[in-house]
Amino acid sequence: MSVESIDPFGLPLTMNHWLMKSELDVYPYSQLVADGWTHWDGVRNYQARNMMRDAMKVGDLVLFYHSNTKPPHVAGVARVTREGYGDFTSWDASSKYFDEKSTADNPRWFMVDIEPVCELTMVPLQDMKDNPNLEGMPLLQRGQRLSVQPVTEEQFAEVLRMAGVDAADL
DNA sequence: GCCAACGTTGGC
DNA sequence: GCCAACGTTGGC
Repeated sequence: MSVESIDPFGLPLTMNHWLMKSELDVYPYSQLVADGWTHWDGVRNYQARNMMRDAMKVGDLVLFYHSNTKPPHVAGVARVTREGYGDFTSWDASSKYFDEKSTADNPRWFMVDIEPVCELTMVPLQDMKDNPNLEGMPLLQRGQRLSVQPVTEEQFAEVLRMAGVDAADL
């Protein structure tokens, strides 16, 4: 989930890896590529919010997962380009994500910005379940529904390996 | 379409 | 603070 590395100035950096779910027919990876970047609005779950607000950092890498499709699968890699900030759809009365308790001054909900890094050959959910190297990955836990999840660096690299990509080449 | 697994809501 | 009812997620 978190690996220490050293930046060119000798300071310790923390690099995190994540998985974000998107329904294929709502916002596919190809749309992220077409848009160039997007804000990840509409998350209304406190655990997911806390990760976006507190833990996701610029440069963090994200597995982009397509849910509600057959088969469900990881479709690409994205990168965080802006850290947690108030989700403006939460104080937009015309938005379906409107929450009267959230304001620009005191947001209840947060989002991050992401950009595409590389599309992957589809990595199906079942293949990940069948891979013993991914044991313990949150996505594979029974009943796990969080739309934003942490992933260890090892799990991240393994999923890329399954798609024929070396994480070190990103 | 089914249903398990949760999270949220609201009465008490 | 408990817990039943309800809504949502998301694989199957």
